[in-house]
Amino acid sequence: MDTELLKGTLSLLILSLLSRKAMYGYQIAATVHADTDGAFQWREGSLYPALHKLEQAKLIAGEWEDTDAGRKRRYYRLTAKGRAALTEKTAAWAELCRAVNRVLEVSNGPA
Amino acid sequence: MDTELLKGTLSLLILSLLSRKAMYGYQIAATVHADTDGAFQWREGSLYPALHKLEQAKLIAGEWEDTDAGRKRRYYRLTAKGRAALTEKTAAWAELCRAVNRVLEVSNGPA
DNA sequence: TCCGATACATCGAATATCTATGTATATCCG
DNA sequence: CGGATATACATAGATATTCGATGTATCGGA
Repeated sequence: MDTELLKGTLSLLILSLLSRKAMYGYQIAATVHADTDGAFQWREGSLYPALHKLEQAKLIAGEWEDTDAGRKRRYYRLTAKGRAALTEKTAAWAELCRAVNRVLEVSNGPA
Repeated sequence: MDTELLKGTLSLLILSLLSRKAMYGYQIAATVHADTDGAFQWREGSLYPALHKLEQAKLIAGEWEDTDAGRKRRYYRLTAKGRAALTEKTAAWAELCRAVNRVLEVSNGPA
């Protein structure tokens, strides 16, 4: 799939996933992969920097947690600011879809 | 509007617009701006390099034409290869929309 | 006559994502 | 018991796209 189109959807989807419940990085990647039947295959090199950036912007908040197995996980939850950003980004996404689809439809001949 | 989301849609929309008829750069920008009620506002600095890149990839073919006013325009038309790319990119776009919307819907609670 | 619209172009900057690589532990299988 | 795989995080460098600024030139209207 044309990876260029994916740009910008990463932060939107992370925020959306975290609106369900607090999750850690690896879990986020697995969830989006499952939810979209593999349409999204985020690499760690994309995901973790994105999480750090969202945390720096205070849209999400992370907290270390020890599992019983001694492995550390960093759980992220959505902040109030993040929830607002999610609303905004969702609206922008909807508008983008409408705009693009309008152009494609006009090109294909008005229904 | 969050400009990050726009990435990758530029070439898709250019190809789509040119599938209607041959157009020149300025006209492409004006058309997409009108068709989307201003949702897309491409700068010349984005559009012209994109056109050059598509031409280099032989997805579109350009030809200089003189207007009666002495101004030169470069008309671009879709090549066969470009038409194939358009089909491909349109499918990728549809899949992206489906995938993103699926995640958003699951987050908002299954209808 | 001057300004804005038309019409093209290029360069550098900003930004996001990918690839590759690294660390460490737990678990499964032979 | 040893090795491969999955879990779980992280960073650094490369790549690519788009934006902003700037430049050239012509034409029409105020």
